Amino acid sequence: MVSTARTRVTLKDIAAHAGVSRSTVSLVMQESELVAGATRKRVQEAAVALGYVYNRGAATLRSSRTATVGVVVHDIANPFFGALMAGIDETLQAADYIPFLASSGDSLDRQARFLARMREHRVDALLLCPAEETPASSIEAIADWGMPCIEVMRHVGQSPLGDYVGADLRAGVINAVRHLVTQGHRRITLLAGIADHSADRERLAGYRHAMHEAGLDELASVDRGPLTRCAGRERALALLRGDTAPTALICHNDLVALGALLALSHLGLHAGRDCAVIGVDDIEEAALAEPALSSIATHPRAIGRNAAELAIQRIAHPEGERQRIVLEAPLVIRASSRISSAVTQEST
Amino acid sequence: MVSTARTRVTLKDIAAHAGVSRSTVSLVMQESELVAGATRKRVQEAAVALGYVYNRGAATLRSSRTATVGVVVHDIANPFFGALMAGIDETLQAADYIPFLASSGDSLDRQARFLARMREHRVDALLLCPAEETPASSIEAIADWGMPCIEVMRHVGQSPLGDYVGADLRAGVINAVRHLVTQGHRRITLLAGIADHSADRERLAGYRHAMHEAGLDELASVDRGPLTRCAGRERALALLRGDTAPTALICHNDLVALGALLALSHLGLHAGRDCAVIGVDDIEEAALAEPALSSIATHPRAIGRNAAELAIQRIAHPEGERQRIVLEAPLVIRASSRISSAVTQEST
DNA sequence: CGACACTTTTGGATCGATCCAAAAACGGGG
DNA sequence: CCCCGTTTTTGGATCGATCCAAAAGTGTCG
Repeated sequence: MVSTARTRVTLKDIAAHAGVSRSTVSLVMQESELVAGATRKRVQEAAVALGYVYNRGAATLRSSRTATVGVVVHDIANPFFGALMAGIDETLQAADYIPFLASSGDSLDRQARFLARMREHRVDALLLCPAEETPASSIEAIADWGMPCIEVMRHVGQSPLGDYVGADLRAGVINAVRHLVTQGHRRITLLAGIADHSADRERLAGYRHAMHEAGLDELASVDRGPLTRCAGRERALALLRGDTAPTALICHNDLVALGALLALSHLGLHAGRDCAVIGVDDIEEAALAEPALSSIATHPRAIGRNAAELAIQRIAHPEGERQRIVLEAPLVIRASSRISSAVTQEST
Repeated sequence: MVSTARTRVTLKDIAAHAGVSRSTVSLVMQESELVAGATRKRVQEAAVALGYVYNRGAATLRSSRTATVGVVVHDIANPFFGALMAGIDETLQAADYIPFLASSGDSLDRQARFLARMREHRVDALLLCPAEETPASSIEAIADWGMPCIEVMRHVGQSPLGDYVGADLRAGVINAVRHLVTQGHRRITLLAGIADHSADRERLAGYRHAMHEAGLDELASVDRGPLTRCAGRERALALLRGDTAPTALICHNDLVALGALLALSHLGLHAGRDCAVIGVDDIEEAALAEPALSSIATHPRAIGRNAAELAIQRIAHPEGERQRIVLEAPLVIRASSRISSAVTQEST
């Protein structure tokens, strides 16, 4: 309708229209308490009347706050990260921040390029699921740039350097092993990933701890391989056909576990009765699989929310004490790990 | 290591260090051809030596290009949009653009707020899967702002107003019906969504067209309801228990179709033999379901790539002719829609 | 050697907000 | 009516790049 490419409306125009100075208008835009009520109202009306659009770029130049946050995940196509991102987005929107998103594909190079861009764009904070093999020096570098960084789900080094939000996978796996042991299982195999990152180490630590606790050290066995659904199927097939076939599988994530379920039904075995299967993440699909899949629930959405909240807090208090938020990862027991799979009730 | 909060390095510092003017340094940063090779090299070295970080905000203020793009989807937790986003991200990264992301949750209000933010941030273009009931005026308003906007997957109004990238769902559904008809099916029900948006209308149009073509107008039946996996199960159960139970179901998306498969196995029926099921999207899970699910493949990643490419092109040529890219949505036939489900081969 | 075309470089103005120190307006008491 | 402490408002400087028209440098040729 309008679309006459007239020159853009600026604070100066509003000032003229409302009969005040640029500075006053600026204060109104910043919702400052300094401005008298009547003046504020007049300015706001002028802004609406002229169709003013706040120019965040110009504001940033002077004030160096951008109201943006950078988010890096490995693979946004993975439903887990989709849910994580949903939690982040939800929380940021409520606080009027906007996320930049990039998928690193676990490539250090792509991650580095994106981080450089984020620096140029001067994001107020960074939410980072570090790519595999990210060196600690990268995280330190980000801190040196003066950019708050929250590590999410994974952290580099043995323990997080700065702020961290993740799930208690160690405890989750311990619970899983205990649950299996009370069901009489002894040959319990962990289907892990290939890469060596913190989230992987935590699972392993929980597994070793619980197997030791149950006096099953000698029977502990860790299978390493890729983490897709197909790979899960193949890996499970190979294990189950071996001469010392396990009676229970704890899988790195639900995709692998769902693959394992396929392997079992392919072999004519009944998950839960013939071989127990437990996954990690408790994605939506888990509850609806046949049989329903037991899983260690990592609640990605909640993790996302917490991470975003922590970021907002860190922006406000850059020097505040570093936080390490570890959310519980409860075991959700379903038919795939119960000998008597009569009723499919879920535990909380 | 460094972290002494010394004043930031600017073009002026580089200019002094390299013995040239600010303007020359600026030209080098813009990779302009005007600068002599030797000078360029000297400037670049000075930039590295001083640890310069390009300030995109300052550049934007003057040049009004931000190297950012806004992306709105309904629900980033939905794997379909995860894959779409992956394609977008991939293409944008290659062209050195960075995406802002927001999930509208199909809420007009949240969508509007995000669009306002995008305007303040002066994104170079917008990729928009419009929320349900988005009025055409919103799209026109965006155009009036001088912001290129690509509608993705859905479009408002009867036909897209401007640039559009989507899948040919109409043809996909027509193929699905034809395939079912040649298998002898006559009672073919379409499980649609509740909302009335373009992607829904296209499916319906294809369905009606193909049913008419097969002389099955009277048997055409459309079931409307929610689009989750659980809802799919319930809806399929209700239909199959009815007195005129369909022998084939075409589902709005794969989640609904997978729910329908659950319903069949719950009733002791065999998908493919007793009742055919076809989904839409061909998500990863479809091929691995039991039995494998036939699906109309919408290739979200490819759509994302195309949309991002079109956005980049539109930024370069704002007044170029509007494009309507409709990608083929081929029917992938698997066991769930074959009477003789002996071999599970896939068609292309 | 000077005119001319072409390549490189340059300084000043500019984009549109925020910051800050100081000025103006206000209000109540003496 | 003036003084003084508060509350509001203000102008100029500033953030760090780009744009532009003009100046400086280079090379060629008659």
